[in-house]
Amino acid sequence: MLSKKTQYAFHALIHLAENADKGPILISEIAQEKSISIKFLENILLELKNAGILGSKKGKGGGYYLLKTPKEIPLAKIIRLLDGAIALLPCVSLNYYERCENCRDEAVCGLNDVMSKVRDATLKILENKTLKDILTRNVSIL
Amino acid sequence: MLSKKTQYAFHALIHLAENADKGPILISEIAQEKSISIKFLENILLELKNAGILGSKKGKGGGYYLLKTPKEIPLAKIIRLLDGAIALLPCVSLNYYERCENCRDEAVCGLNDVMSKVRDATLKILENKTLKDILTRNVSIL
DNA sequence: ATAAACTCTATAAAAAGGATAGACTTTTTT
DNA sequence: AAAAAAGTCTATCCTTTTTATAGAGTTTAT
Repeated sequence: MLSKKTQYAFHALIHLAENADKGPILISEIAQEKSISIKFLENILLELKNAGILGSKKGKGGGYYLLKTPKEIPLAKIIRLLDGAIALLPCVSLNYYERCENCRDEAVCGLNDVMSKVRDATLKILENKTLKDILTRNVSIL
Repeated sequence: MLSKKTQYAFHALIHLAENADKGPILISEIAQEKSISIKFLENILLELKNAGILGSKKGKGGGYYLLKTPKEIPLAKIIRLLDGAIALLPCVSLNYYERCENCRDEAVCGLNDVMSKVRDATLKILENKTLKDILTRNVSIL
């Protein structure tokens, strides 16, 4: 299950993308629109900024805005940034790998094998679907 | 990421399956073999017993044993039992569904759509692979 | 009767998740 | 230059979940 942090990040990014034409967006606007604690959202947007996904402008008329087009932001990237590993086990994680104690040889571990398949199937979707893909259907009904 | 509980459950079940011919297996044996705290493992085995996956025998000569053949135990069942939902979002979970606030209509939510696809891809593997499948490769090298 | 072994309830320590406060910095406007 | 608006950043706190432990109770074989 994705953490609240990641879920909130998705909602915030969707709002930013759908209002990209309006210049910098206030944290408070996103917080209100999506029912997220404003201070908690601050932390999340800051992480997204430090990762180079968002930019911010201080002072009056400031706020947050996307630094990339929605199409350039894969969902997997957001999840990894805020939640860490996408894989179900540390020993099959590509980005947060940890060796498995009690496992003589991961190459012949059946659990490792199955979980690698799950990881591949998941990543095939999450690395190819982008912020743009989770906007499409929303936008079409507006 | 799967919890330690689920990870330990897999290891314990593997041990039980690979030693099924030896009658009831002691908790302490599994704990030692797999480097798991004996008391923590107790809880896990009890949950598996209450779910009808394991049986136990008290008293001298007692221990735990599988009530089903490894082939009859899908990995998804173990995960759901100890970890809960397999899906990444509550609003796409089949067994632990929760409605999404802030979502006017889940049927047209792009996030819901993508996460449903991830769930389907994951379940396709985890509901068809069983305890037997994570033994195969282990056993073949013994 | 006794020792071996699982059962069960309670509790506690540690980690993660979620939320808040407040001082600080930057920018715009006047 | 000063004031106000707005975001930045660090520290702290509370709650929940996860992980782990303790110990008394019950069952069974011998």
